[in-house]
Amino acid sequence: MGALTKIRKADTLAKAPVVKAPKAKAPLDLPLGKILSGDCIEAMRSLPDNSVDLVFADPPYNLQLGGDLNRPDGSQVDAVTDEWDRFDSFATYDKFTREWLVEAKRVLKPDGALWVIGSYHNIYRVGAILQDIGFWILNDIVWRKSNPMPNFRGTRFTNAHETLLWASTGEKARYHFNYTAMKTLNDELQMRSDWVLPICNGGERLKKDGHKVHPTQKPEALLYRVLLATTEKGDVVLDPFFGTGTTGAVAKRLGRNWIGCEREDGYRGAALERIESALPLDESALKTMQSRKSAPRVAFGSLVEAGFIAPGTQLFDKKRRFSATVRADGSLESGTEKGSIHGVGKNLQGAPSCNGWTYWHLEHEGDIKPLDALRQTYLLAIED
Amino acid sequence: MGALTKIRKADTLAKAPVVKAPKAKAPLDLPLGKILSGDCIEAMRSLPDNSVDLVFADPPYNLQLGGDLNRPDGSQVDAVTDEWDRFDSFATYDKFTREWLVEAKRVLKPDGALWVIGSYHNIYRVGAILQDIGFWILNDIVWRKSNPMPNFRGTRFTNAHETLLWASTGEKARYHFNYTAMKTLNDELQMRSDWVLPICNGGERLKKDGHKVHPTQKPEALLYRVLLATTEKGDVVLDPFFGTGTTGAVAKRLGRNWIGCEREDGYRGAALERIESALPLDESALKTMQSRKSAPRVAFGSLVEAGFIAPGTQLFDKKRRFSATVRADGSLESGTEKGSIHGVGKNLQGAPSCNGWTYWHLEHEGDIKPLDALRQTYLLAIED
DNA sequence: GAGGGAGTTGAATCTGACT
DNA sequence: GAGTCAGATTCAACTCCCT
Repeated sequence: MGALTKIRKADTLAKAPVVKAPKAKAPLDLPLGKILSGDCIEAMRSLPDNSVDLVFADPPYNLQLGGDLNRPDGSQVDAVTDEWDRFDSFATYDKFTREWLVEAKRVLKPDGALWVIGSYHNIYRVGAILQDIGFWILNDIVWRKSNPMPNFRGTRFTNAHETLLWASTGEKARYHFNYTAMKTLNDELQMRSDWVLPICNGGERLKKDGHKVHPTQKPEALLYRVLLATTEKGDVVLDPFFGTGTTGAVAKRLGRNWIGCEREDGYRGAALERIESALPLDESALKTMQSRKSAPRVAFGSLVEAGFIAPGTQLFDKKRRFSATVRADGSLESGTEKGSIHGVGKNLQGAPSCNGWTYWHLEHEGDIKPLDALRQTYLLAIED
Repeated sequence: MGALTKIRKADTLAKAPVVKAPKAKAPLDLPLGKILSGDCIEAMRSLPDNSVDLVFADPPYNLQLGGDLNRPDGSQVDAVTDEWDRFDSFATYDKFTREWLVEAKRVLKPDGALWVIGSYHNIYRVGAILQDIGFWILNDIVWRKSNPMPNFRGTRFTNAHETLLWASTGEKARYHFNYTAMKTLNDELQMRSDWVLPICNGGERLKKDGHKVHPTQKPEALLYRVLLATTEKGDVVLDPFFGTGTTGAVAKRLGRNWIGCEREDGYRGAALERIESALPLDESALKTMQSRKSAPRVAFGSLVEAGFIAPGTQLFDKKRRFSATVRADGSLESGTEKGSIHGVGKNLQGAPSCNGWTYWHLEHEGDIKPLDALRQTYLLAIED
């Protein structure tokens, strides 16, 4: 019920009288609701100056992948190897980036704004270049994926997020931010710069003959939040890398106008079909918009890291049959047993399982208390 | 029982002789445990090439704060507001960034690594420049603050995170990642690229006369994770923007060597005092879960040779789809397939690769167990 | 129909020791 | 330095099939 309330309220806000002076109407010759074909830089050159309210761009990431990657079970990862993601060098990628960003700045109204999404492969180049051009970064937003692909080789941290940049057309430029709508969407707390959203799969993912139509389709929830936060009803949104049209579909649902650019015929066709069937906002599957808020999972290691419990501390069970020493990485050591608080408790007892949080205790000023008490203290400390 | 096996093994491995060649000792003339005064670029120039294992840098963030920035000639950058000068300011910041990054790359050992922390004001410039210099980004890490400062004016999203870049010295360069320690620290799940940690306050925050000593003191938990993940005991960690010495304090606790650079006398004094009172962890608490990768290799043939498995023994996969016979030289035979435990498993399945230790099983007193269990027994037997 | 188990999949810069 | 090959490595969410 919370979700429904939230969305209704956001809807109301979108319709509320706008405080600022009414905007100039979009020129009649803008190709609203059209996907321009060909190279996006050329296509954007066909648009007049100062004509769009928002640019949302999901450019190629320049992944620079090496050989094949197999999962531990032997299956192969379906990598992004499309021709459109291949660039000779950083210099080539930078030139391309600068050109489309310059066009984006030209077509944007002075009070318009830019969004770009990327990963560590490209976002630092994009960010530096847009600053060079004169865009003014308002926030960087982290999309924390609730279900990212793991790091199958155990060589790095799981790459569990992507980054969005939100920028105005200049340091002194005005821009639009629907503060109240965002606060409402976030249970009456200010919307933060980190957004937890699932990746796009399930029924939302476009498929043809069992295969995904586009390798990098973005979730509608992401665009929903972007458009709700930084556009008004009737605004014109331009997406230079339209792909399968997530931007267009969400724009239609939210009553925004859209223009797309897309080179690939296949993507254009899929996008038009998809947007055709998108329903303007009311009852359409809004529940997918909300990220589930669940109790934050706490790793025992976090408590060690945060200094709530020192490496070297002795733990024991309630009856003091066993004891164990905390190590630097949050593992326990007890005789020859080493491992997590749960695993060591389990093995020492010869039990099928063990909840280390309630099994292990520590002595504190003469008192004996379970680890779980410490976890509660930690949760209170990190609470927002 | 699986867990037990694994833990026993890790224990064994931790005690086993290290396979790789021991690292070169740090040159005797390195100023370990010292804070170099003056400009960090000059200070770094006094250090020899290829001498440190890790650089952790928390450079000045704010481009507008001229006071924090000096031109290479020592003159101070004025605070600037208009557009033309802003470009000048970016250029100056870029030059400064490039200079300290070039020095960092020079002093790093080839298998060393760099960490930089920043916000959207500077991190895109830092990221692009370090890529230009040849550093290879391994991950970007988002420090998700559990208690950020709200956006008081309601004009943007709450700026609730900072970004860290982790980079090796080049695309092909080797680097160190304590995968297993990170996984242990995160309750047996891979550590992700988004880290939820509180900001530095409470007793940890250095104060003098009721005022914070340093405006941007980083939490020790952040450095704890960085150092545990990417350094070994005894490694040399250089922090060119030492501030109040969080890096030094955590390095000392974790048994790493440190070198700092810091211009401000006040910070240097506070840092030295703080590090003096930091307590190193004792030997046993410092130990962490060892990755299997550093295990001494065992040839399957050794097990046959030592009588742990008899030639003629039948092996089969878990689903009993395939079986194979052990031959006297430690090879397997299955129909026309002959070869190593890995090769035969691979070819029978038509898989790209196969770990024979976990793929092949044998029957033992009614139980079915993988070859890997036998390997553990063997490892225990040959110990000492 | 509900629930369980097996199988599949997602923007991935994904090995290293030895010959 | 290139080639060879042992062998280490995955999480959440969805789909499909079977009780």
